[in-house]
Amino acid sequence: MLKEERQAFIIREVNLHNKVLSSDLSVQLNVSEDTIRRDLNELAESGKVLKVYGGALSKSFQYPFQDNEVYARESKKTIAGKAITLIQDGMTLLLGGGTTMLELARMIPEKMQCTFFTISPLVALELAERSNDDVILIGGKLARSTNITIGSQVINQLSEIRVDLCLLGTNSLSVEDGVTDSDWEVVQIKKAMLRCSQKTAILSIAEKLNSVQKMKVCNINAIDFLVTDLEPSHISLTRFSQVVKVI
Amino acid sequence: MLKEERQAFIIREVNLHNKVLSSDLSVQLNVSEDTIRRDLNELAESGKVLKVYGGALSKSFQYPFQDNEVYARESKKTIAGKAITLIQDGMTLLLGGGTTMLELARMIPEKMQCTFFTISPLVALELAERSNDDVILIGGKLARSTNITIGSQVINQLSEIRVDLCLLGTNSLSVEDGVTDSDWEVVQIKKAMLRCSQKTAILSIAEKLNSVQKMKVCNINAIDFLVTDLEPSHISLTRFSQVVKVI
DNA sequence: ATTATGTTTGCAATATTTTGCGGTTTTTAT
DNA sequence: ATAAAAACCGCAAAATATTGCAAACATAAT
Repeated sequence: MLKEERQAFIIREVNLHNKVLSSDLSVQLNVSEDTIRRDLNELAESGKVLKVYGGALSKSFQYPFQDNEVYARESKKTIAGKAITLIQDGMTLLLGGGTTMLELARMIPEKMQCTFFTISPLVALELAERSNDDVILIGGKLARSTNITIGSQVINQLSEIRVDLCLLGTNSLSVEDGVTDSDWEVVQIKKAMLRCSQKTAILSIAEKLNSVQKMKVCNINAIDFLVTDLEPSHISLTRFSQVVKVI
Repeated sequence: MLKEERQAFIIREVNLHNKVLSSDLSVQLNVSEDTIRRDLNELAESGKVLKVYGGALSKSFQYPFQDNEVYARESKKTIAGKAITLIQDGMTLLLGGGTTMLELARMIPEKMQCTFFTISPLVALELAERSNDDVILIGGKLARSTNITIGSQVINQLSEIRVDLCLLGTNSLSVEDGVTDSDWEVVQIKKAMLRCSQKTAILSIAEKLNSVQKMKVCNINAIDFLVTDLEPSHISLTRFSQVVKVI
């Protein structure tokens, strides 16, 4: 049997069954596992399959990261980079949704050993792609506009967990009115997220500071960390610095 | 025998079997392997065949799918189109994961009024994009390989719902062994999905029919509909037709 | 018929590719 | 932590390719 035949068979098998074990292929094709591994390496090299420990996965199952432009992406990356310093090995985390959180998920180091809870399918997929730790997606009704799960199921599930740190994006933040939002459902979720977290960090681009929306999530002093794209010493953060640790 | 004759024979052979071995041709044509190799080189030079180590392949032999493409996407679209006819306004549905289900989600008409449950974040996002109905994502641990939620939380949540129809992709299906899969966790999820569904449809490209994997989900007669990319009257479906409604 | 010329073929020597194996390291699971 | 599974590395054997060369062959012109 020609090498190309064998590799074609492997590709078919992978795409048909989503995953293959080197040991199975070795038996089916009657060659050594080394040969299979070499094949898988070649196929992975040329992007035909995704090699994993013990075998390979179909690429079509992997989450396709689309790169549509994001507003103020660089600022958000800065924020994400800072927020990651709050994360340590062994922690249990709860992540919200939004583009900033997505950037953060993309920046999580492979080596990090954490348990991630999140209400955002996109964040969950991104995390799962990168780390091999537990990623638990909290299910519920999917909010069309924000792509996060909402509703009483989410509240229920949140009430049953306890995490070390909650990372939350926000729409508006001010010293006087704290964290505010415009969507009643989202407010309920955020309140529940705060309730189950030991510590909370708010991630927000500087533009959103000092804006206020109709519904209130919490006071500013319920927040432990504020992560923005500005230097902590920046003039526009001085008033926040008095009530919350600014990073 | 003339060189031209010989090469014509080789081309016929290649097109017939999609591959040839130099050693075989050498015997069949009663010339040395060197001559065969020279022939193959010439034919490859003029683009008639694809030369590889040990022989040659038909030019039409390429890997079973293009880069960055989903394997057998057209077949999957066909299946999705048929499966949609099973869906009616007002129904409550439970969808699995996989590329076929993703195609289906993309084809759901805007005006369809249904409630969708799903264990696949990608399917959920796609559904939420298209319909204004309720899309409920069942949360749990995210399985890295398949991008569906798994684990006891999922089972628990599934035990609390009751849907009209469950649409399930599958890895393997045969009359004798029913629906089988290679992943223990996935099998548990599928079983739970079947339990909470009035009716069940299996979506599978014809290639997967009559293949068997190590773990069993259910017997074939636990299935109500089988949706493939073939005509229901197709010869390879006759045995299935006797136990399940084939679409 | 013979010679000259160019092509084709087989052979031998030499490279290259592929494959399996033993030993070691890394990863995973317990 | 520890043991098992899998991956990696280098090596050697086998299979296949390549190259140069000479013999065989065909063809056409003398």
